[in-house]
Amino acid sequence: MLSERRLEVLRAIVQDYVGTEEPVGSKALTERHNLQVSPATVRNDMAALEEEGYIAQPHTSAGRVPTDKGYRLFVDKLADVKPLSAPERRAIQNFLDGAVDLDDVVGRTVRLLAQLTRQVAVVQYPSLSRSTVRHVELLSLAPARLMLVLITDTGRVEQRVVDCPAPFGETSLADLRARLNSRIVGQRFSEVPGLVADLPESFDLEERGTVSTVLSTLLETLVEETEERLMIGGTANLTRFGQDFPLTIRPVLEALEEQVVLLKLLGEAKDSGMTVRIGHENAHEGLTSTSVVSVGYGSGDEAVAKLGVVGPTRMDYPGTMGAVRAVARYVGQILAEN
Amino acid sequence: MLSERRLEVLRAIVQDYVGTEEPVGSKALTERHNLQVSPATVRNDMAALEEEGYIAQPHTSAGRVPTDKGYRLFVDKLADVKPLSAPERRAIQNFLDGAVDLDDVVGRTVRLLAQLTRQVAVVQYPSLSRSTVRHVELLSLAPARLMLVLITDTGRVEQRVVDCPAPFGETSLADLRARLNSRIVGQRFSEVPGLVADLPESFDLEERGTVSTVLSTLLETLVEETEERLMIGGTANLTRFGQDFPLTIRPVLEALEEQVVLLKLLGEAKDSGMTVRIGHENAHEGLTSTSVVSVGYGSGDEAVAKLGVVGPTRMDYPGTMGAVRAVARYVGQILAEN
DNA sequence: CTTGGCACTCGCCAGGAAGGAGTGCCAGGG
DNA sequence: CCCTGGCACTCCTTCCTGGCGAGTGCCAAG
Repeated sequence: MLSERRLEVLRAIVQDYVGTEEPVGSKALTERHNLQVSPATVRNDMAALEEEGYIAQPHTSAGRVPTDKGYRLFVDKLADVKPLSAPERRAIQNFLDGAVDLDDVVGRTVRLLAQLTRQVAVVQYPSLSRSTVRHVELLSLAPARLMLVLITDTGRVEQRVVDCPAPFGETSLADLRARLNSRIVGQRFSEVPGLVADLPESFDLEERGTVSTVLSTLLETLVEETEERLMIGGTANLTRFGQDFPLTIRPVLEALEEQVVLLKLLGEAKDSGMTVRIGHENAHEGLTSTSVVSVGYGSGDEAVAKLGVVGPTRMDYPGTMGAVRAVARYVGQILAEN
Repeated sequence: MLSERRLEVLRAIVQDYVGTEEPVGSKALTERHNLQVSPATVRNDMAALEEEGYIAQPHTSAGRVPTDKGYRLFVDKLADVKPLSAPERRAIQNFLDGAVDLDDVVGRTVRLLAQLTRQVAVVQYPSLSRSTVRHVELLSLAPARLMLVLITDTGRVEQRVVDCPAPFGETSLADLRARLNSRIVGQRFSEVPGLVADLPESFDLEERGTVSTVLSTLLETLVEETEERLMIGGTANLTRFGQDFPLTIRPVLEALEEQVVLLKLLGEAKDSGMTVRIGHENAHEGLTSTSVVSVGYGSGDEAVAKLGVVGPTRMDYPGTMGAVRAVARYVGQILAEN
């Protein structure tokens, strides 16, 4: 176990390195933080910390830099989430209050997060699989062609074109629409399959094919996880990464473009509470020099989606975590008001 | 007027510079292109081209680099759009054919363009203002709260929540829905205002308020240009820009995040035919060292939106233009089939 | 366990020299 | 009149070198 002071030294190293982006040496440490001990002592502590793998030297005779393991310890034990200032909180609320629809909420959230953290922000759209049905609409486009529109309680709208095996009359359509809605409105998606399974039976034989097709399209839409969308923003902040650019920034941009990667990333995070994944803890290899701070948000007590930021492992964890948490909270409120 | 050979020299310079990213000298030119003249002659031609402002020297005793004006001449007079190879065309078609809905079409198009051109791709969603109404749906969320859903012929769906001044019954709602649809389905957006202006009159006094509110929300949705959405992709390709990174890449990333900027950019392009804006021809100052190649696309003969790529002024214009044109053509086909 | 001292390691930063690509100009030839 | 080869010149780039300084590890003493 590390002594109290050694932890203090680690904390100081992380803080300084995050601030200066330069390896930090023993002398500078004692000057900037009043550790009440001499540089020589700090050197011994540093040697011990290095031995344990919390810090490393880029090369002999350079200062120390925290390792992923060091950041991990820092985040777990040494850092307090830094709450936002009152003006910041007000600004968040004001900005989010101006949103007119779901796209707008998500868009504003992304911009907000990116601005507050000065990092890349990622916001997942409220997930279909955890929300409930507000309405299902069926429209006739052509005699044997329907459009299915699904509206969720989070305000999300999904539409699909359905090609029917046989023409389907307007009255049957109204009938189906009414029955569908009376059964599934207000229900969670996971319940829907059980609630509509017997619907085809109550229709004439020649209409059953169409009804079944519509239902399977509906269920497909509900299940389809690949349809989970997200929005990212603040990629310009990547340019503050370091100066050895192309190599650092490129894989990150590539990873960010792969929505699948990001969704997986967010999916791996805990459902409740904040998750911080540091460096190599991220499975994707383009993101091994980044950290991801994410948290679930939702309109009620339950999370319906996640949001977070992606930044260099050398980031201001307390501040970032504070911003992420605050934004998630306010977005949840906004969604609930709807 | 420049002699034929000098134009040829300019073309060679552009081609070489695009390939090597390095200033090109007279000797290398005569070797790589069989110009049938000596380096000394080329030097004279280069001096003339420089005099006219088509090329420039980064510094004395370096090779020449094309200026914006040089690229402009190249694009206007010297370059042929390079058609894609048959396999490439097949690949495009196959890839786009797999799309399931509008979002998917646009998403695939972006990825395709980014991959083909190895640059940043921008695709505007089919514009509301030029398309026609396929259906308007009205749903009752609460006694005095409606949801308005607008579906366009391009498959785009917009929804708005409408707060009514007074409760609005289900029968009135059905009535309004039916009348609205019978009047405006199939009409272009620009026609809609004139077609619905007298609708409130045919309703009871206490319902007129609601009807008017619904109508104005509808018209708002139709007009609202800020709602024009677009998708971008291939930002990772920015890392191939040069090596003086942060300064070059940053403003571009920032500009790309501002959808307004991009929409304006695309809006400035000609409605028909391909538009190439080179370097300082782009109004936005973050994009003065980039070129934008854009073209309209649409389901019929008329363009409903635009797409294009953003890349360094030093780009392969013939190839890029070929890819952009081809992709636009195929996307148009896909939309038309719908 | 802490501290000051001390030798040592290396990365970083001028400063200078060598190399080379490219130019401009000029005089001669078709 | 235009093209060509030759030549001197410019100036960027690269490499090397030496000095500087930050930082370390180790040691002996308190």
